[in-house]
Amino acid sequence: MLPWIPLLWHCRHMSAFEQLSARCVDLISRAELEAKLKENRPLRIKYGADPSAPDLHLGHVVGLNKLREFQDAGHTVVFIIGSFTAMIGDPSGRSQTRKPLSHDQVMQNAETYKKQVFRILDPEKTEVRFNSEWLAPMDFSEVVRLAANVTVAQMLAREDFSKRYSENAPISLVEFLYPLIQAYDSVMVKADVELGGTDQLFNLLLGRELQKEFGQPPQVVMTLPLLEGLDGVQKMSKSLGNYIGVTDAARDMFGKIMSISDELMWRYYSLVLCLSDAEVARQKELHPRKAKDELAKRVVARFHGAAAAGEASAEFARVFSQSELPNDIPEFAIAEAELGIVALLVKCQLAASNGEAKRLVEQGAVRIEDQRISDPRANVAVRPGMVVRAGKRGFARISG
RNA sequence: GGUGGGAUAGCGAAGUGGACAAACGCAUCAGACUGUAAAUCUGACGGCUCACGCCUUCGAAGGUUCGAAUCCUUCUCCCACCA
Repeated sequence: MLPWIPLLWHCRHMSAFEQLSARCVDLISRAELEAKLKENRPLRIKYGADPSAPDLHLGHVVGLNKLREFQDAGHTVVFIIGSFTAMIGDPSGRSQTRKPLSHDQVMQNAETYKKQVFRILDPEKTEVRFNSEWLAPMDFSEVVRLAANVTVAQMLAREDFSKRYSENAPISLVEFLYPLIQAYDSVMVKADVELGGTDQLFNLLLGRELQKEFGQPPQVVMTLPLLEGLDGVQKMSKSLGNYIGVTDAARDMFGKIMSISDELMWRYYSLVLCLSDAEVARQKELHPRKAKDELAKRVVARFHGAAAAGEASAEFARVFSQSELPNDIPEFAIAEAELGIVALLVKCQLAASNGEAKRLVEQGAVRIEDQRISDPRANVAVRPGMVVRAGKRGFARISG
């Protein structure tokens, strides 16, 4: 594991409050947070994680960064793993990927999760809790009593619900229960602050309501922007496949960052690297290519170290700017001495079918030893060490 | 329990007897250009075949028809509304 690189570059002349509230979208309420900070005790900062998709991506990093800032200011992060909810599954129509997980799977995912989370959080100041700890033993009457705290009208206040309701789209009863469960978690861990994405605002607020019902001081709610994924439009998520995972190989991570739009890179500077607006403005003065290279290097450095970041940058420049060969190319043994180009592409796994291979050839994407092949009927003499390229990213070498 | 609606390629969504391997959009891939795997423009986008062409696909199974994504029957799943 790599040592944490503290986010010191922007906190020198700020008050604790200013620093901790930076970049957030909603803060409910400002006065409450200020008051809590003045109490001069470690606050309990709650953050909920869904263990059904254990791979952390840069979208999660936005929240984790903020949590780390709280830790650096002396506060405790209560990291809740939604083990109970994950074992039930999510019935909301769209995400069919969320199937109920077994206990073993959840525990396994949780371990993976923790390992990744501690690349950013300080383990010393983190309390990891599983919500099945208090949810599993509840009997049905307790559940009913819990549900009695909330009305349907309150639930329909959530935009997502009211929208679907008015459109006659399905809303599962269980979906009403999830915010309630999350809110109850806040009660159980006595959260002072809960952090989440802007899409969590309703759920986080419900935590306040429920805490009041249970005679606790309501948690401060803080929401952070949702980071857009590779497509630049939708929020980064695993199921949309537009994510950059924190465990992605340095080269992939670098490449993915280079592929985001110029527009989006400032968001990444701000949300992933926590640069202040002034610092982002300074980056904007650079040539966009340079600015993006620097962004990619800094992000990769954070997860793989500076050396790997430098290498990734150099490799990217070599392969895509100079269009030279990458360092390691997958090798394939070919028995035939001569082979049709289409068959060769398929054998080297550069094309999934003959049709695709033919298309690539016809579109001028295929080169052998820098010789473009544009006739799909061409035969190729197979020599060991020969490099076959398909497009900008497809490489294969014939093994000797 | 009743009524109505729906299931189409990776996703969204047209198509209501033939010209449907199936419009369009998104995603993807390629090319040009570049500053880069940005942006923009162009093209491709089920499988097999050099090709004429052939084969598989519109929830499932049967049927009608020269011909079915389209019509009929049964079934499975989903949704809404009224109780």
